[in-house]
Amino acid sequence: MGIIRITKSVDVLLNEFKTDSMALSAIELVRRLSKKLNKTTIYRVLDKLVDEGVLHSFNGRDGIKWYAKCTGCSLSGHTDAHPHFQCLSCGKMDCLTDLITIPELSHRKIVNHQTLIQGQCELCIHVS
Amino acid sequence: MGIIRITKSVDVLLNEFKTDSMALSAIELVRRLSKKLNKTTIYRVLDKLVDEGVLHSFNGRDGIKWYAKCTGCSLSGHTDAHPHFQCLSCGKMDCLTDLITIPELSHRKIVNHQTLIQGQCELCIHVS
DNA sequence: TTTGTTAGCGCAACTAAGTTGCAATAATAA
DNA sequence: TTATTATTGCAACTTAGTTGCGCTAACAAA
Repeated sequence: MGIIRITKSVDVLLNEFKTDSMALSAIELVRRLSKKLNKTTIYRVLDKLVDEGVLHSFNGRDGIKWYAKCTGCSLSGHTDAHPHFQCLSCGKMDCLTDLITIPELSHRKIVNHQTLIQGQCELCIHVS
Repeated sequence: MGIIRITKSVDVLLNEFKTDSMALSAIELVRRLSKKLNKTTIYRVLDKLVDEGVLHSFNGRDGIKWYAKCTGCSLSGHTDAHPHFQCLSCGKMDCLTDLITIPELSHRKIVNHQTLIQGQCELCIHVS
């Protein structure tokens, strides 16, 4: 489908991703924007932004949906070859620039892969 | 906690993992065993088997919980360093023996990581 | 600028995975 | 055999995400 009309909703959502490059969960966005946008709208616009190649999405532990700005993605497909890192103390989720090397699998065709690393972020290491 | 009593439920559930080494989702187990065991019991026993180091669990896309027999796990902790492979055609989920190499992250402490690879399994490649 | 078309929105109701509280049951110890 | 209490089943709940539908507001065309 893609984005046909530039609406307030698209604008509000994109604005949340403007500040920095860390990932945001759908839940967090619903919470933050509950005064401005309906839950349904948020999910729908996020999906569209993924289709458009503006955001990429991935699943955290427990299957919660996360979204982050794309850097190397396009309409034709997302290059989600980079792992994501979540801090177990503060909950922050980051895209890592390092690439994960997936072993060649004999007799299997790889279509996509995703890696989630959990631990302590720089800030939270120093606090503890 | 761990397993204190050897009950019918534990027996029934372990039996499902006896046949082969592929992973099973909680949902699939609830479906298969609905006549024999209550949904709540299934989730509770699975949790315990994970605590015991008998099974390890991980999340599929959409956050669905999957369980598989442990080979190198212990009570003290699961070595979930192996990736899981899910066939997009037949839905089968396998533990891979290959290990994933996670890059050293400066200023971050890694506690755990999980990798899910999706694609076509050997059988489904030949069918298509 | 006005008007018609229809993509996009909000609302309410739903779905599905997993959890919780509690009373009844059954493994195990005494 | 009996008492203790871990475990089970049930029903009700929670939470993330989805669906259907009528209304609203972008945008195109006049």
